[in-house]
Amino acid sequence: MNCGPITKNRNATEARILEAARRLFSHDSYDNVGIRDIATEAGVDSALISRYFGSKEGLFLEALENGRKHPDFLQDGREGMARLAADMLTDGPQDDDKLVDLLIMLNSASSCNAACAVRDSIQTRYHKPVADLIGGDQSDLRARVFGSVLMGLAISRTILGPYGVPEDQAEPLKERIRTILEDALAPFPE
Amino acid sequence: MNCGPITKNRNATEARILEAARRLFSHDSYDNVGIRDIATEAGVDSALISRYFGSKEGLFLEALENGRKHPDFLQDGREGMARLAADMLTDGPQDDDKLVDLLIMLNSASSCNAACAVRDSIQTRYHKPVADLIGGDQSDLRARVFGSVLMGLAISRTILGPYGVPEDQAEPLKERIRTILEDALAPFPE
DNA sequence: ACAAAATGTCAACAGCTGATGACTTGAGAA
DNA sequence: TTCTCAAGTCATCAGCTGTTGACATTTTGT
Repeated sequence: MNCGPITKNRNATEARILEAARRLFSHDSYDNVGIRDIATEAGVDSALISRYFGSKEGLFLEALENGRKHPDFLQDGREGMARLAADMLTDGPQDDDKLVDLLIMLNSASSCNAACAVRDSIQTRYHKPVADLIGGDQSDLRARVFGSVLMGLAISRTILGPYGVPEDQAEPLKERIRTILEDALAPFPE
Repeated sequence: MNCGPITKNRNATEARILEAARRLFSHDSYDNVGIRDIATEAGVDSALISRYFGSKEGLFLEALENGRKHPDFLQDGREGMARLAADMLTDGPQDDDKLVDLLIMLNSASSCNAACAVRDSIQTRYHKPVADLIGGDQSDLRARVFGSVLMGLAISRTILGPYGVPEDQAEPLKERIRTILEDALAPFPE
């Protein structure tokens, strides 16, 4: 049981709030997550949020930027991209750490209060790195198609739950997703 | 200027409200669209919404079910599917009628109040008809992958705006999307 | 040990939300 | 015309939201 901070430490408290915010924002939309919800989750007084982060929107922005600098599926370079992404989408728990950033963006993409920040974040944190990595003609467009497909599959998993595929038969599905993602990344034909 | 109904006619008024609701819900999330917004858009007193549809949620459900019975990209059967869907995603205005239903679902997918209805609607209105049409082994799974990809591309267009591709160079992009969608639909290899 | 500054708590605020009961207006039947 | 009931209006409700000022408590510096 978290019953308030053990010691008065602003940094630790802010970290707790940020962590709680990321957890809640990745499960529900900006509008549906209240300041009091976050405060309760963090075991903290709700007034601290406005105080430390200026406003709810300020907290959301920080929560958004506090994620990984680059998406996890980029860690193996161009080669492993599609494979890692496909694995992320099929394996692992539904609230996988690796998907948290993506889920935060997806949940609040339609909230006009948070939409601008989300737009920017998608561009700079997902599309841009992918475009840089693949390079070549129209890399921006190809990266966007890749990102869109990834998002669609991720949101489907969030809304509808995991694919009802027994674990030992997951390979064809993974292969399918890999193929689709590779298609999205491939250079345009001349 | 619409200043209230011309004549007292419940059916016409309900239709107006429904139309306004669909317009607003396709542009913003369930939580961000207020009863008063819808009433203003419809040129109607806000009390009528709760009266006629029971509640805001009731109206949302009716708005969701009031769309096309089958998605437009199914009208040419199995052959034209990927092509029609690709066209929808690249051509036309951003708030195309054909995408309204999909946008309503996407915008409110993360709103826990509306999520259940949205889930059902996606299943029965999108995945099911596609699965029936393609048939074969694991048609449900393949239809879901298809639908997820479609959603991702649609939501990307909504959030980030149209692809910045001059109209006379849109063909490679369309071809790319068509390929991806066909991949999603293809039978699994034995 | 004392003062000062930082940290956390509490209660209250104005603004908005969806909903509802009581009212007025209008259309259609007798 | 007159009566009746549906259709539409209005004011108001309770509940929730994010935010803030005043207070209490702990830590830190001297």
